[in-house]
This record gives sequence, C-alpha cells and structure tokens, in this order.
Amino acid sequence: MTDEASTPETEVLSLLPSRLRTARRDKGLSLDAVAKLSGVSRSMVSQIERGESSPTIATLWNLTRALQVDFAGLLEGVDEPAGIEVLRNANVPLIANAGQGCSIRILSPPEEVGRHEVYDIRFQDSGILDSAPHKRGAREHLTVISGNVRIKAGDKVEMLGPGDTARYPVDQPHTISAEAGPAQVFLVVQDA
Amino acid sequence: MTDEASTPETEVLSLLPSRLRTARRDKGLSLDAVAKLSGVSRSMVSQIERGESSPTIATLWNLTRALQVDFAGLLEGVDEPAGIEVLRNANVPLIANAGQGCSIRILSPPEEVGRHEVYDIRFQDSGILDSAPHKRGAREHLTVISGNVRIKAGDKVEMLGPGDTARYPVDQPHTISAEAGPAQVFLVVQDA
DNA sequence: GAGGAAAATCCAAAATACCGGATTTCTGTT
DNA sequence: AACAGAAATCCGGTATTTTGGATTTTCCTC
Repeated sequence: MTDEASTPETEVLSLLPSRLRTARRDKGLSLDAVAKLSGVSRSMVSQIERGESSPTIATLWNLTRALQVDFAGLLEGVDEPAGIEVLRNANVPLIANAGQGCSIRILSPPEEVGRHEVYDIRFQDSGILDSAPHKRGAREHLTVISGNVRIKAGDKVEMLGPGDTARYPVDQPHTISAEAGPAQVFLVVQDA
Repeated sequence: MTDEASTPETEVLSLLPSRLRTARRDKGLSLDAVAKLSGVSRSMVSQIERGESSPTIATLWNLTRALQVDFAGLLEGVDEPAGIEVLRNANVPLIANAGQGCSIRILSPPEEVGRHEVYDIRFQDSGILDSAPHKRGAREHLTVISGNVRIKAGDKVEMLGPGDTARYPVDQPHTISAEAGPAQVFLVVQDA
C-alpha cells in the first residue's frame, strides 16, 4: 500500500481498519474465525485491520458479510454524536502498567484509534514512558499540566515546564519523562 | 478477478461497473479526463467500468472523488422507487438508426444498464438487427408481439410467430429479423 | 469513402493484494 | 516463573491489480 498523505479527504479510508477490528472484537471473533466465515485469509484480515493493505472491494464485501456490518455504512464519515458526550472522571479507562512510574488515562473513544488519540498521563518522580516508533507521518502534541518534563524524539531533546507545549514526529523512538518531582501531561497522538 | 457466481448477495458488486460508467458519461468526461482528475490510469478506469477488475478501495475512493459520486451510495442496493413509476409512450427514448429497417425503444432506466435492459423493437418488412457478442453469461429473452421473426444466435436458427418467446445466450453474434411483413418484439437483455 | 483526431481497449512490465504455514505474542493456569 | 493453548503477526510464493504505451475503434469532416 502506497502511503498516501492523509489529506482530509482520505480520512474515511484511514478510519476503516479500526472500524473492522472493532466490529470483529465486538462479536468476540478471532482472526481465524472471521477467516473461515468470510473466505478471506487470517493474514489478509490482519493486514487490513492494521491498515497495511488496501483491500479490493470483493474482499471487503466478503468481510462485511462475515461481520454482519453494513457495507455502505462502513465507508461513511463518522456521524458526530447529537448532544454533548460526557466521560466522567471515574469512568476513564486506565493503563497503569505502561512505562515506569506512570499511569495513562485514555480520553478518546475506541473509534478514533489511529486518527486522533487523547491521553492524560501522570508521572511519579523520575517516571518515564518509552515508546516505539509509530507509523510514518504520525505526530504527538504534548502539553505540560504540571511539573517538569523531558522530551526525547529521535536524537532531539527538549525540557518543558508547566504550560509548555511540544509537537514532534513519532515515526521514531521517543521518550517522555518527569524530571524533578511528579508531573502531569496532556498528549494527543495524530495518525498513529 | 475470480469470476464469482452472481448469487443474490454479490449482485451489488456486479452493479458497480455500470454505475461508474454512467456517472462518468453523465458528466461528459472521457476516460482520459477521469484518469487525470483521479490519478487512476485510463486502463484501470476502463477495466473497472467493464467489470474486468475488482478495484481496491483506495482506487475506488479516488474515482468517486473525481466523479463526485457518493462512495457509500455506490455500494448500496438500488432503492426501489416508492410509488408507481410511469414512463409515457411519448417520452420513450428511441434509437432510430440501429440495424436496417428497425427502431428500438428503450424501456428500462439508465441505472439498470448492464443488469436488466428492456427494449421494444419495431421492424419494417425484412428489417434486420445484427448484434455483436455481449459478455459471457449474458442472455436475451425475446417475445414476439406481432409478425414473424427469425432468430439467429451463433449457428442456431429459430422461427417465431406472434406470442412466441425465445431465450438464448448472447455471448456470440446474434441476429433478429422480420420475415414476412413488419414485426414487433419485446426484448430483455440480462447481464450484458 | 478516405483521412484524421479523439476515445476506448489491449498488452507486457511493475506493484501490490492474497494465501498458507511458521513464528511470535498474548493470556491465563499451575 | 514456567508452561500450554490460543490469537495475532511475519514471511515465503502466487495471483491480481495497476500502470504507460501501443493498438484498435469510434466518430467526425471533407
């Protein structure tokens, strides 16, 4: 798959992989199960769900049959929820065991994975979060709420204090760490 | 493209080619023009429109942008018109200069081209309509309204009188002609 | 009908989707 | 921790899509 620039127009396409994966998981099906149901191989289903290959409409059609999702609807843009969506503090999903001395709160809905992910990250003193490279074109937008933070992206390093914001490409290894005392940051990951 | 049997489920897919071609022609665009607009090669557009290849969704997406058609809508089944559709006699599109001594009235809507075309054909005495082979699997269903008609499909020949009906494959050259005096026939072309 | 320009199709090379088995990752159990 | 079983990813080879240019067809104009 040629890695197309993600202009606003192509956003529907880049949304498709996560939608398929979500649909499958919601039904509690394994890749293997879907493969048998649809006649599409495990590997293909996996690649498609990871956005590593652009299926032919014939293949996609077979998948929609197996997953019992609406073909037309799959390609439609997200319909913004009508009213105000509220995610209460107490209900925020939490990743406790990422990195060392840090906990990650997931603020964006599963549908948005891969497009626009929002996290609230809390570091203990000297807490550190190491991340593997995401796919080319992905960027992170980070704002410090409190504390002092050190950002390392590739071979570049920056120090940030409260209120500071950094944006950087993450198609390379990158690290966020609290420097003197605990810290809290807001992180937006684009096009991961 | 693996030639999938056209079970009811796959019919949406087989509808896509003609829809694309119709959309392009309605805009008065050439293959070349669409190619330049969409970034998809002439050849590909041609193959897709003829149903000879199953495009990837990326390719199809680019085409829909160029043709300004709704991606989602393209794959949806035809929604049967709500009430009763009436096509008045006076408004029936006419092909006057096909064959010799015959005129063709087109009774089916443009959307249906390639699936299910209906014609009312009038022959003068000794009128004749010669047709090139359609694609494999295509069949014609012909009923004689009045007069006497001679059908030739490949190397088979049949004579039909008023009320007679013939069905025959048309993936081969075929000819319809009026034998003694004028004639009128009803013709349904399937999967052309 | 002959000639010429535009449009559609054909063709061989390149890129990419697709498959099935091997490998790795994940998850829960002793 | 180590293991077992399941699930997902990786990796070859094959089939299909995709492309750019050559060829054929269509359709005007003279």
